[in-house]
This record gives sequence, C-alpha cells and structure tokens, in this order.
Amino acid sequence: MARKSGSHSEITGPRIRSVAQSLIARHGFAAVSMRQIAAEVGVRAGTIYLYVADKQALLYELMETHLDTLLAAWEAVPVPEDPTEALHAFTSFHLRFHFERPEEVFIAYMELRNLTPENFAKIEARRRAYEAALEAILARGAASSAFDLPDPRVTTMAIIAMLTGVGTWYRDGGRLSRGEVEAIYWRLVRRMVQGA
Amino acid sequence: MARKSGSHSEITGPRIRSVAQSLIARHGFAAVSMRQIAAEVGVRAGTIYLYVADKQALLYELMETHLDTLLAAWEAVPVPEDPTEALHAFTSFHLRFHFERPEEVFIAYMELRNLTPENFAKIEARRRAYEAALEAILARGAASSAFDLPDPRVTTMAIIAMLTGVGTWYRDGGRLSRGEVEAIYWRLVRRMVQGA
DNA sequence: ATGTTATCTGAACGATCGTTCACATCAAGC
DNA sequence: GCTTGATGTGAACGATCGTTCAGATAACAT
Repeated sequence: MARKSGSHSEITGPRIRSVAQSLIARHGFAAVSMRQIAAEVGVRAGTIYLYVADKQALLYELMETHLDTLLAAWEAVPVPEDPTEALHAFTSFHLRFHFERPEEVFIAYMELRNLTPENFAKIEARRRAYEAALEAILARGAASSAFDLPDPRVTTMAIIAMLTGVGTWYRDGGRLSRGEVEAIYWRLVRRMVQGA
Repeated sequence: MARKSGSHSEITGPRIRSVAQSLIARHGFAAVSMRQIAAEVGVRAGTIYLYVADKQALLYELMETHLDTLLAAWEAVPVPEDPTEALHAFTSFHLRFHFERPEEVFIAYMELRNLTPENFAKIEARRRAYEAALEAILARGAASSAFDLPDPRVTTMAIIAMLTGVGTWYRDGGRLSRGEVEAIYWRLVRRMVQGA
C-alpha cells in the first residue's frame, strides 16, 4: 500500500487540476477540501502536495492558466482594420471562448476574493489587459466616427458584463444554439455602439 | 459572565445579520465562521443561535430579505405606459437599487450555490419574478413596435447582466457620479432595443 | 425587594480542515 | 536482478469548524 500500479505523474498532475476545477466550480473554493479532490482523483490527500505547493497555489494556477489561455487565444485572432468588424471579432471570440469553458470562467469571476493579495494583483492585471483589448477597439471606432460611444470605459465594462453573463443562463441543448445566441448578442452589441 | 449590560435582542439580532452580511460579502459564506461573526458583533458564537436556526438559515434569510426588498421596491415604482419610459424607469430603478446595496447584490449572485436545494429554489423563483418584470416591459414594447428586439428573453438577461455588472467596477468618489453612470447605461440600454 | 424572564457565556461535542513526513511500493535503467 | 528514483500511503499534527446546553447574570414586572 504505497505507490499504485500504473501511477504516473503525467496523469495524476493534470487530473488533480481537472478535478479541482470541476469541484471548485460546483461548490466554491472554500467549500472544497483537499480530501474531496483527492478522493475524486482516486488518491490520498497527501499526494496532492507532490503536485501543488498548497491549496492557494492550486486556485491561483487554475485562474492563471485560464487567463493566460484567454489572452493567448485573443492574440491569435486576426483583428480586422474596420472597427465594426473588429468588434464583431471580439464578440464572437469572447462568446465562443466562454461557451467552451464555463467552469474556468465561473471560477475566474467568483473566486477572486479567495486569492492572496499578491495573487489577486497578478490575476487582476491579466483581466485588465483583456478589457484593454476591447477598449482599444472601441476607442479606435470612436476616433474614426464608426462608433458613437457615451463613454469608452463604461461601454467596455458593459459589453463584457453582458457577454460574460451568458454563462448564467445558456445551456447546450436549450432553446437556442450557440450560433443563434452569438447572432443575438452581436446585434445587441452593434447597436450599443453604432454611430448616428 | 453571562448576560451583558445593555444587551437587547432588538439590537443584537439585526447586528448579527448586518455583520454577517459584511463579512460574507467580503470573504464568502464558506470562508466566514460563526465565531468571526460573533466576534465582530461583540458576542460569543453560541449567542447567534438565539437569533438564527443555523448558518444556512442565516445565508438564506439575507438573500430572501434582499430579494423581497427588491421586488417590493419595484412594485412601488409607477411604471409609465410608454414602453421606452417604462424601460427607463426600470433601468434607473435597478441601478439605484444596486448602487445602494453592493453587499446584498454581491451575496445574492455569489452565494447561490451555498444554498440548500430547497432554499435555492425559493431564491431562484424570486429572481425569475424580477427578470419577468423587465421581460414584460420588453415584450410590451416589441408588441407595440416601440422596440425592435432580436429575442426578448436573451435581451432581458443581457440588460440585467449589463446593469448588475456595474457593481464590479463602480465606486463612489470615482471618475463618474451615480447620475452620470445612470445616463450612460440608459443610453446603452435604449439603443439595444430601439426600433428602426 | 423579590421573582421571573430574556440574554449571554463558557465549555464541550465530534467532525473536518490543510499540511507534513517516515515509510512502502512500483517503474525504469543498468 | 539489483539499484535508484518516482509515486503514493497512512497516520498524525494542531487548528478550526458548526452546534448544543447547563448555568450565570442583567433587565423588568410586581
């Protein structure tokens, strides 16, 4: 009763993070114990500490990975010159990325207060960088009179809150497909910023 | 060492709920202990059980009170006949109500998963009732061609998410006053629904 | 002044928490 | 086949958790 047959760090490590993500998304970080995570992985609590420094690091790494993936994915999107098309690209990207990762998104928004101040600052910086991407598009459109914005900063926060909110009600297999939801939201976004 | 001088149930009871609200909003329900709440009230943990059945009831009562207050406050708002004016009334009401109660709003959105299934159902019913108020305004406007909506239900969720999101960034004493934020959001909302 | 009731304490209950570590076992290289 | 390093166990640490309750004290009615 020590090392299990077939055990491998390349399997256990990722599984710990995957299981932790599901459990934290479902019950919240503070409500999930290391023993619960270990049990679902099929391992004892002590084993987790071979892969993660402590519980705080586990949460931070999940959020850091999510935001770095988000930023990298956006970097990979070709942004059209035309502000309206650029905004469309952002809207589609954001919705599709969030459709694919409901757990990560949930954690990234709900567990900020369970980060240490240092970790919180690092996550916040990444979130601001993402918001800045949208704000840049809006500012460019406003400068070229393609958009008519009441306030670029507030409009940025409004659009992101509106789009991210899709996670609170959208479920696969529901009344609307992802594509239909995308079309509806794009129409709403476009109207919010459209010039006179 | 028993009853404290000046102790009174009309003081201690509300104070427990008030302190619990602040602590839960700041650190999350699961991360706040009954002893922490008691300490901030200036009392021992056992005292809380003279006023609340258990920790779950404490959370539920906070959320129930918040949503009942929200629904009652909206009931008291005179809703204009004109759909656009009605939507304006809803937007202003929602923003002002949420400006005044950042803690309650935060808890109502973040702690849903810490409710028992029965309590969750009761809170959800109230939230749906509130959403229905907005959806009714939108449907009325769509029927009279005052609004041109891609989808009443999705537009409802989009507007509420957008408006409620103000809590994530707005701080009193910041760049914009509450009135300015209200004006900006109203312009965004109006554009989202405006007819051709 | 006395008795009654409302209010709170202090200690205790078993359970669970995050974390550590000596030890056991399996997989892999020689 | 032996050795060595990677992997996981099992037990234990002190701390803290939600909750209960007999007893103590203050406020109030008489």
